[in-house]
Amino acid sequence: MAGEVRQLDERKLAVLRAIVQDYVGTEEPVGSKALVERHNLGVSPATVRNDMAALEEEGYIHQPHTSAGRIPTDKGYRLFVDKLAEIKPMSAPERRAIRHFLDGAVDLDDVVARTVRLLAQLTRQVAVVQYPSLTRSTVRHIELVALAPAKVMLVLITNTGRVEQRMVDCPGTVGETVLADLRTALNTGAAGRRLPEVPGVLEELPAMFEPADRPTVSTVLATLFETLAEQNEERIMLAGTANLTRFGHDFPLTIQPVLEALEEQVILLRLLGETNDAAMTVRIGRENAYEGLNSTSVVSVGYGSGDESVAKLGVIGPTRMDYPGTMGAVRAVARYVGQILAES
Amino acid sequence: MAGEVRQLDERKLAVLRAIVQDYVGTEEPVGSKALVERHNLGVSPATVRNDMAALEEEGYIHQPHTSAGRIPTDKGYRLFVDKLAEIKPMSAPERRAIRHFLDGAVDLDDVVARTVRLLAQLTRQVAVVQYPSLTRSTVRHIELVALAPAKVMLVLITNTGRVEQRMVDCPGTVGETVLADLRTALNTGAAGRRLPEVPGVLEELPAMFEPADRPTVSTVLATLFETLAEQNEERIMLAGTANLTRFGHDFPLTIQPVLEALEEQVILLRLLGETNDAAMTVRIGRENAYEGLNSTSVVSVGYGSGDESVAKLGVIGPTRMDYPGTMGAVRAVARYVGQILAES
DNA sequence: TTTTGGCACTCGTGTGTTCAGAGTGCCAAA
DNA sequence: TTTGGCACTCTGAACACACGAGTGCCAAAA
Repeated sequence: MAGEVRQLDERKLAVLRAIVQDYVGTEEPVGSKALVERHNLGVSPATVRNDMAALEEEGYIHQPHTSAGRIPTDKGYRLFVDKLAEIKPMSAPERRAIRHFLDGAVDLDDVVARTVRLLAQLTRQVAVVQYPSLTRSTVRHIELVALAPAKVMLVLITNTGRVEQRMVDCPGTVGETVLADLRTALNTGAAGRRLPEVPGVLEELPAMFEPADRPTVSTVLATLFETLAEQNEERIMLAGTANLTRFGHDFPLTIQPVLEALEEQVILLRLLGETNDAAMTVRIGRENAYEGLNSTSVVSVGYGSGDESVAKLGVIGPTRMDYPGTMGAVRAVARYVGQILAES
Repeated sequence: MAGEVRQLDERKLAVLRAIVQDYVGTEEPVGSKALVERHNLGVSPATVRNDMAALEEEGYIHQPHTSAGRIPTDKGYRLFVDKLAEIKPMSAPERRAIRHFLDGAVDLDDVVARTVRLLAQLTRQVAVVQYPSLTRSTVRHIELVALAPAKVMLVLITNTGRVEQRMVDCPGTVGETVLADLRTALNTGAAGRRLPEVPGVLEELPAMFEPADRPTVSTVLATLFETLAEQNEERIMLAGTANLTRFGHDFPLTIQPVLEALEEQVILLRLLGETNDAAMTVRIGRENAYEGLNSTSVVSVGYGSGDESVAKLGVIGPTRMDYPGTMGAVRAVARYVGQILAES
């Protein structure tokens, strides 16, 4: 079907573009007369009305009620984003401000915290930043510390400097020699490996210990594997929820499911998970799988040091948002965070 | 002045109590007639009206407009909380549910995460939990791990299960024996001590090593002390923001500053900081220093393993909240978290 | 075939009015 | 000190109504 846009000539597209722009600005249904006044379309309101009728026929816009102006539908925004708008580049001062703000960060936590705040401020919407993924990082060291006769603390250190610790309750008293052997074995086997590879490598480990010690070894291993797996279950940082108050008139109804979604890291992760690594992804309204976000749009993109993306970030706002500006901000921030990560 | 309550006899207090209870339930100004119907006060509406006039005179209640019912003022709630209400104990099933929910936690992060969610659910309000503070906890173990010839990772484990790690760049290559000696010395000296005491105890440590090793020892010590001192690492976890949507009619106006406050960890920390360690603290409306929270109340209390409090937790909700219930939930949760921490 | 002006029509919004009901304050009697 | 009665106040819901923005359609112009 080459016909997606078959009935829409250049001018109808211009009308749709104008409608989107006006509606995003005013938050009110836009009529034919206002449209020709604010944009110099060079035609009369009547002509615009005809075009609008066609656009409505095709499902790009709709009327809240007879005798009201038009509002873009999700499909209309989609066409706008895909064909009618260009990502708006940040101005030089803006770029400088971004750079300056992010440069002050002292560690990874700080980078993420600053990024998410910055993004929320720039877009005046809710910002979401995923911590850099650790699937690609490697094991630097595994440490075991006896805290009590049958209690061991497991510490996992990755090459990115991240440390994860877990308490392990062992089935019986753990001897110091066993612990030392196990520590050595773990490090010999796992050090330098990527996290997901480790379970495969250490699978046979219990068999190499005395039968009496095997339960302990297995327990520790199980906890280690769990910890490794949890690295995939990434963390997320959030900012700008107060911007939700600018959402609209039918306020509590819209905002509640959104707030609920924002509290569920799982939902946010799934949301970002749908992001196409390379390109910027825009999910508009009902395109979002989670129905609480059916009247919001999500603009997200991967970021990372070098050319491979290690995590994702994005913005959540009303479908009625300034797409070019938001996309510009998201892209710029992602780019700079990537640079910062590459430098450190 | 013994006269705070001088003009208020027993019945007037009962009327105030009834007003608070009804208003919290219905969210609507409560009138004299409804009051005698719902509570068996044994007097006529006219009498209640007289009492109400007195209560209003004293500033405990007020009328939104003539010919409307009464609403408690902050001062009214204060009196209610201080003199008229008892903390409502959790029911046995509730206690069991709390216990069960918290028992599933696997590590400190999980304990905090579960606690905050639980509290939000129980009170149907916004819950805030501060991570166990480093200042009051004690050292359980200090671990040193050689990562590279001149690079050591320092891991500090506290009795509350919190783990802090730092990279240490040493002035020269660090021998394994020195590291082992240092590890032993550190643990011997510091284990079981409160964090702020540790620097005093270990001050003389470098002198006990070979002159050649002293720079290394000093560097490690410096990093350790830094870590100990960094108590501004006070983190906070939040849940239940979606409950804000049940706030009231004049919605966006009230909710926005609250959302803003919730995003500022500094504000939240200050808020919890005002909590009286031992007893439960209730800040009502304008009693809150931060003016964005002027129409909310904060119920908070310290929690910890044993009898000393290591951190604080609480709930933020509208001044028109169920104080006895909320206080009961907060107290119960704090108690159980304390137990969990003591056990682990 | 497309554009345009004209025109009748629709419908939401804002304004003004009315009305019932809840609640009060005050007063005189119990 | 309490109570019943009464006049008064004020909100909020219901209703009517006019305004105006906006539409769809049609016939004429380009």
